[in-house]
Amino acid sequence: MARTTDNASASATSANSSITNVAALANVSIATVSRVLSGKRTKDDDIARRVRAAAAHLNYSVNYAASALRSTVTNTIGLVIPTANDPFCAQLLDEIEPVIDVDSQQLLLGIGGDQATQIQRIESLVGRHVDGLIVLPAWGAYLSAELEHYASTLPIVQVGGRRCSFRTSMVSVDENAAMEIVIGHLAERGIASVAYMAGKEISFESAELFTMFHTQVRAHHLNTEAEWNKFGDRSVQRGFDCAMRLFSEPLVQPEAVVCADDAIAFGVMVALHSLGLRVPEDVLVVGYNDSPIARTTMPPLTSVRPPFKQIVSEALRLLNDGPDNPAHISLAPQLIVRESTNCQR
Amino acid sequence: MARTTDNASASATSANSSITNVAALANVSIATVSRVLSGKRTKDDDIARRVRAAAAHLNYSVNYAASALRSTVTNTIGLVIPTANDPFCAQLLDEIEPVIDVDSQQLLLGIGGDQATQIQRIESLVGRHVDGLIVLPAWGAYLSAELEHYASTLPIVQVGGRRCSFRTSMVSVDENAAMEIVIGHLAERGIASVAYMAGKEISFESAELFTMFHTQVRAHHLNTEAEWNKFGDRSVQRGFDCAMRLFSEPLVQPEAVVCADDAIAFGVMVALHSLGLRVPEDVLVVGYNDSPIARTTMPPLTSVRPPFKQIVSEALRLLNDGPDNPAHISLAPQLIVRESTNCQR
DNA sequence: TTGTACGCGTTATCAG
DNA sequence: CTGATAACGCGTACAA
Repeated sequence: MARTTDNASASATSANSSITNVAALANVSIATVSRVLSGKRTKDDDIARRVRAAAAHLNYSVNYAASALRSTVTNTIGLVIPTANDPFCAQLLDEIEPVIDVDSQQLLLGIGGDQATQIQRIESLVGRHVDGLIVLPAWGAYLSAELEHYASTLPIVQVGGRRCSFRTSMVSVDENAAMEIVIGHLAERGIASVAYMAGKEISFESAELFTMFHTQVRAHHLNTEAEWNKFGDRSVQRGFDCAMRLFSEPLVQPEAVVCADDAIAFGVMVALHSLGLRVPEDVLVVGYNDSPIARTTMPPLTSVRPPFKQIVSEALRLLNDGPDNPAHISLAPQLIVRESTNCQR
Repeated sequence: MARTTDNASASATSANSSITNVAALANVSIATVSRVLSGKRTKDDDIARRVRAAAAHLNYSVNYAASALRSTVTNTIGLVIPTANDPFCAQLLDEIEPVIDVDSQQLLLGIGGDQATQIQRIESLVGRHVDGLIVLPAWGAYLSAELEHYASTLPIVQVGGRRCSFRTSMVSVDENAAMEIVIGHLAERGIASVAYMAGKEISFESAELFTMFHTQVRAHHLNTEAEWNKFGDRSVQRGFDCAMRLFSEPLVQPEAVVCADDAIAFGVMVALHSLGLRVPEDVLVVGYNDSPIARTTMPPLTSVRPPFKQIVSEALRLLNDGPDNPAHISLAPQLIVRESTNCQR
C-alpha cells in the first residue's frame, strides 16, 4: 500500500463512492456489503473484514436518502421546542444531541413559539418521515389533538406541558416531588416561614404547584401568608418587584423565598441586597431550572435541577418502543444545594 | 363532493399517497405532477389546477428521501454550534430556524463543544448530504482545514471565530465597528475615563479588540489605565471580582466600564451596587451580545447587539450562491442603549 | 451463507 | 408542453 497516497485517494473518492464500489473492492456482492455494514451478519470472518476495510478505504458512508427510501427508516428524529432562549430548552438540547448522534441518528430541529407555528413544524417533520418526534409545547399551546392524530403512525413523546392523552407518550418533571424536596430542605435548615413566587396564573401546572406548596408547608409545620404568594411571570424584574414589596414592610417577613424560576430568584436576591438583607443569613432563596446563571450569582443559588439526562434517555427509550406502547413518565428532579440556602437557624 | 367525508378520506390517505395517485386522480402523467408541484411549470392552466387539487385532496406531500435520491438536493441545511447555552448561539438559532423553514427546508442540528466533536458533527452532516453547512466554531477550535476539505463539494459558511481561508465563506460581526460605536457613545455622554474587561487572553479576536479599544480611546481623547484593562473569562463572577478590585481602591477610578459580555457586565453592576456606587450616575456600564438578561437587569443594560437577522440572511445567501463563490462578510452591530449609560456628564 | 434481481418514489432525459 | 422511461443507491425476497 502506498501510504502517502492514502489520504489523497480517500478524499478524491469521498464524494462519489457507493455500495457498488465497496462491493467491487472487497470482491463480494452488494448484498453482502449491505449485510455486513448494517450488522445483519454477525460473523467476523475474512469477508467481513475485507468489506470493512474496503469501506474505510473508500471513505464510504451509506446514502441515507436511498436507505430511507427502501426501508422507511430515516435515522432522523424530530425535536420541536418553543425557543432556544430558555434554560430548560437549551440544556435539554445540549443533553439530547450527543445521545442522538451516537446512534448515527440526526436531529431535525423545529422552533415555534406559539401553537400555530409548533403545529406547522410538527407537520413539516412528519412529512420528512422522522423516526420519532419529541415535542416541548410552548406556553399555552395545546398540541394534544395534533399529536394524537399522528400517534398511530409515529412514536411521539411530549416533554412537559399540559398533561396529554394516554395515546401519546409523555415525560415530565415531577413537580410535586420538586416542591417536597425544596420545602423539606428549607425545613431542615430550621426556617419557620416561607414565601412562594409562582409561575403564570393561567397555567394549570402553576396552580397545581401552588397547591402542593401549601400542602408541603403544612406538612412541615411552616408558616406562610396569602399575600406572600403570588403568580407572575418568570423574569428578573418580577422577582425584584415582588421582593421589594415584600421585604420593605416592617411587618412579619418570610425567612425563605421559593421561586418558580432562577430568573425570579435572581431578581429577589438583587432586591434583598439593595434592602440590606443578606442571603442566606437573613433570607434563604431557592430557584428552579438550575440554569447556568445559578452557578454565578452572588451567592451561588440553590436550585431545582430537572433530570435532563433521564428525561432524554426515557424519551428516547419511548421512541424506540414504537407508537404502540405509549406511557406517561414522571421523573423526580434533584436539588442542587448552593450558598443561597447554606445557613442553619 | 361529499363534504362530510373529505376530512376522513384525506386523513386516511395521508400516509400512503404518492405521486402516482395524484397523477391518476388528475388524469396526467407523474412527470407533469412533478413539474407542477416543483414549480418547473409556470403556467397556471386547467392542468396545473387539477394537479394541485388532486394533491390537496389526497393530502399529498413529496417524499424527500426519494427526491433527494434522484436529485441530490436534500432540502436540508446543517448547523453546527458549540452549545445551546450561549446567548449568541441561542439567539441565532431562534433567528435562523424560521427563515430556513419558509423555504420548505429543514435544519439538521449538530452540537459540539470542542474541536473533535465539531469535526465529527460536520462529517456526519456532510454524510447526510446537507445542501449547505453553517458552522459556529467552538472557542479555540480550528476547523479551517476540515471546512476547506469539503468546501469544493458543499457551500459552507463559518459564522464568527478565527478568520478562515478565502476558499470558504465567512460571516462575522465587525468587532472594530462595535468598539467604535461603544466608545463613541460613551464619549458623547461626556465621560473622561474608561476601563475594558476583555475576553479570553488566548483568543486572537480578544487581542485585536483590545488594540481597537485603545485606538478608539485615544481617538476620543479619553483616559484609561493599564491595570483597568484585563483579560478573563466571560462570567458574572469574573466581572464581580474585577469590579470589586477596581472600585474598592480610593485611587483614580474609571467613569465607565466596557465588557466583552453581558455576564461580565452583570457582575460589574452587582459589585458596584454593593460598593454603593450607582449605575449610571457614578459609573456607566456597557455589555456585549444583548442577551435576554440585558433587558431585565437593574438598571437595564446598554449592550452591543450582534446583527442576527443580517447574519442569517447573509449566511443563507452565501449558501445559495453555492460553493464556488466564497466571500467574507463583516457586519456592523447595533448599540442598544438602555438605562445603564443614560447619564450625561 | 452468498448473489441476483427487483422495487421504493422521485426527477432528469428524450422522443413525440 | 407532455408522457414514457431510465436512473438514483439501497435493502431484501428468492434462488443457488
